[in-house]
Amino acid sequence: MSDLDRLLDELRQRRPSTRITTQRRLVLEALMADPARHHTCEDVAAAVAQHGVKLDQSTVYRILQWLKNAGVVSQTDLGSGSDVYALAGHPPHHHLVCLHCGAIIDVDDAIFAGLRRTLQLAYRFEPRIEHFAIFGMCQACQEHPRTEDDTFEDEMA
Amino acid sequence: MSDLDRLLDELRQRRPSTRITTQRRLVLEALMADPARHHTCEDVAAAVAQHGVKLDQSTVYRILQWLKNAGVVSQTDLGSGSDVYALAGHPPHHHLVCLHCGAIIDVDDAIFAGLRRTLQLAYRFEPRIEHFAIFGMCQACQEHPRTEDDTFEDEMA
DNA sequence: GTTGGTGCAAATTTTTTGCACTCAG
DNA sequence: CTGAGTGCAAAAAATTTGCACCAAC
Repeated sequence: MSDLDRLLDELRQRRPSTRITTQRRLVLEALMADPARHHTCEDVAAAVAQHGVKLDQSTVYRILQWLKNAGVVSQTDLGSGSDVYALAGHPPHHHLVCLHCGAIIDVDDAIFAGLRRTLQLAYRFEPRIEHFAIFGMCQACQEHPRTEDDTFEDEMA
Repeated sequence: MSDLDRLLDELRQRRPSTRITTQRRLVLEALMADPARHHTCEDVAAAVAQHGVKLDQSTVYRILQWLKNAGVVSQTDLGSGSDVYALAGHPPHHHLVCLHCGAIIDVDDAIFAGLRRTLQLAYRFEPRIEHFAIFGMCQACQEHPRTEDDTFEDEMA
């Protein structure tokens, strides 16, 4: 039994009324085909289309939402306009996004260990830090300063 | 000289071509009238309107963007649909947002001290953690579990 | 055969943009 | 005066929704 089928099985068991449709299987397949990538809704639709099946965008959104609620994928705003979805990895990974040049730097989940513990102990809050984006300024841009209001986002316009 | 004028003066000095318009003054006034609140763009427009002046939404957006780039206000997505803006406090404050009940819990900036240091030392990245939202599950919702996909956002629909 | 899921098209919502005009410096 | 900033209206972009139909169980 494949990873895909195992996962689908588990999702069924959690909620017996859940139906495993071709569409859901295809979306999961597309995500698992490139587990490390950030997929936009459009990406997923395109990947599935390459298999000869066209899914409606709304269907993709609905499936991604379902997977997110089930904890299978994470949804993150990296400042690119559309949210990105990624298979919830173990351990999770996160990103630093430079507000000036737009660089995206990968960071290890370990940096959140302390924060997670603090929130659990001091606030009894169970954070869902599965795929975070922290905005700021990267080393290169700190060394080549530009004006404060000359930001990455401004340039994209 | 008022706080408002002092701030406007500083903004002028940083970039001499900056013009201090009535609109900019009014927006800042509205923000400073309630420094602890989260203001949506709409809120700001409404507050200004109470002073008898009607600003276009696009103007408000442009001014808030300007203030954000200048580091005067922070922009945060608390999951409510529209972004909220707040005067950048010293020290900043942050929020825990419960994915189930929507509760918003205030947290002290101290919880980010370790993370900030790690990013600066290990990644030479200067994070802009001025007004963060961390999503997860609050204590009450942990104790009264509901199904996984029965989330706050679903209910808002 | 139920009813959960999908496709389609239209709506919604928030934010952005082009352009002529105005006013701060 | 001169260009930064504004108002207006229209566009843009991403996501959501209503509803008729389809297919998983």
